Amino acid sequence: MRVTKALADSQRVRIMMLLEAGELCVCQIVEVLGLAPSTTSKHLSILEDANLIAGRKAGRWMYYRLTSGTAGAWVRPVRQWMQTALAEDPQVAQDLGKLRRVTACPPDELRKKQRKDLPGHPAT
Amino acid sequence: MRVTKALADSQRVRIMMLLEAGELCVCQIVEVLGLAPSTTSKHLSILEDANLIAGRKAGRWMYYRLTSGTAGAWVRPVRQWMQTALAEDPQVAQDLGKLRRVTACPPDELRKKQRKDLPGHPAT
DNA sequence: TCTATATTTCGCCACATAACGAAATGAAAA
DNA sequence: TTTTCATTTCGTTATGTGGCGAAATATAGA
Repeated sequence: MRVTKALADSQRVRIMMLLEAGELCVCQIVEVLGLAPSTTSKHLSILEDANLIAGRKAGRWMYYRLTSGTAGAWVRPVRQWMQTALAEDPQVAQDLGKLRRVTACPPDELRKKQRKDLPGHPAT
Repeated sequence: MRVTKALADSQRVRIMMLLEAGELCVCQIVEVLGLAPSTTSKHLSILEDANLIAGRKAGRWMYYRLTSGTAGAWVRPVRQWMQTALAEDPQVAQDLGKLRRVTACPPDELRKKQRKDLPGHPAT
């Protein structure tokens, strides 16, 4: 039930498909989804509670990946089924395209760009 | 997505597990779940829209079953995964027990009992 | 045809959940 | 130690969803 509930949201399905490409930092996922960091973090915690993904802290950055090994064994059929079901999904294809551009530079450079794009508080 | 959404509700999961035992009429499912007929019908339509189950009308009764053959082929891994995940679920076990008692008599007798149990409008 | 009845549709209410921004957290850098 | 900053937690709001009862639908029987 936790697993199906976790996968019953399109944003979380998008995250799962992104992570098929490999480990990603939160800021990279934020960039691709176009959601607020707080919202994205919540989604990640729900996927983690369902044991679909696992997090690893590295300095200031948090990296998430699909669960592997014995812990991820029973998730295998679910992933395989998602792959076939969403192979042609246009949203997924678009996300993967954006992901390539995002992963072209390391997380810290990505964050620089993100801060630049936002107006912030330039004239309080 | 429709499939995961359909399976993201515990009552619908219960229905799926019940139907593993074979085709069932709506009133039988109502009896086991203990939900209002209208609510149960809604759940069934959601499962049907997700192609997880299929309906067959027989006289006044509507029978539902798990999708089979080519239509149900891609649901196979999902069902198999549910079976292993919920093998020990106490709610599922209890439902199957109740189901045995419910299927002991045909639908029309079951409905008679159901009508008897409800107070109805005895003194309007 | 008219009645009884199994199921579905509709309208409503209560609760769950996704979204955001603001504030809190915690780890690196100064 | 103080500052910076990636991430998470919290509070709020808008929307989605499950539940019921009443009314509508459709079919069997009188």
